[in-house]
Amino acid sequence: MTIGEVSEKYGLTTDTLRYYERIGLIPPVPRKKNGIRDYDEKSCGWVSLVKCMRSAGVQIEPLIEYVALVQADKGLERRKDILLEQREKLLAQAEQLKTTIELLNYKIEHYEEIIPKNK
Amino acid sequence: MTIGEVSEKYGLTTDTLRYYERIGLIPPVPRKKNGIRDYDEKSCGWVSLVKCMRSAGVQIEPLIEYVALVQADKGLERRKDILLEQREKLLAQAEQLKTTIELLNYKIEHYEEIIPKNK
DNA sequence: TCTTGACTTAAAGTAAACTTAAGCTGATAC
DNA sequence: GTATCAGCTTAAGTTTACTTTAAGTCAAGA
Repeated sequence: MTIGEVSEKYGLTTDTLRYYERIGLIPPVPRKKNGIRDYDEKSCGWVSLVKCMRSAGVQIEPLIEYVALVQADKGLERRKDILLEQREKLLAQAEQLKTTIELLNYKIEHYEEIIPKNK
Repeated sequence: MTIGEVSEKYGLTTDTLRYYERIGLIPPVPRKKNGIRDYDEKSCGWVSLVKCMRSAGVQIEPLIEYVALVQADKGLERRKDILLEQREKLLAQAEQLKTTIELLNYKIEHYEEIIPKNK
């Protein structure tokens, strides 16, 4: 799979894919003889994982550490700790989101009451 | 209320409070004769609102527009639209969070199975 | 009176996460 | 065969949201 196809499939620009690989957020992608990236299933799996994490707001730094550990096939405990830590953050974020959505609901209701619904 | 007290109360630095006011995220705070900010209830209400929105990830730009409209006492429809738009974003974000948390749950479970629980 | 600490402004600096630019190569379309 | 298109790298630029710095004012305690 070319970088263009992967970009299409996961909704990340080719620039972002190369950037992720360069900083180690994704392990090195296999290349064809001419040096062009040829994404296999494993690489796609990484892209998919990182895309999911990033769109939830997980920071790049801990992900880089996690990916490096998996690559080196070590730090099982540490890997689990990283995941636990990130889950904690996301749970807190979900709480905050809930609070704010409720506030918005309340405010929007208020506007619905005071805006005359003609038309 | 001084800026220091407000900072304490809402967990925002004094720098951030001044920054928010400067860019119009919070309407001008009343001052004492000597120019020192003296937050009243209204100002505190704005701080509280902005703090809530920002910690859920609502962007500064739409908030600035909203605050300006409230200040000018106009744009009722537009104000409601801004709130609706932001709520949509937060709901989408909540969905993504849920997906990612589930992925993390799954992965963490996996680590719990393969890490020998000695100790 | 001196100094400490909280406050003021404007402007420059920082961090995270991309994004763009510059200057290439190599394969395909006309 | 030449143009165009996807891909390559390195390095510099951009955006968002603060943060820090510099240079000052002012009130209260030692």
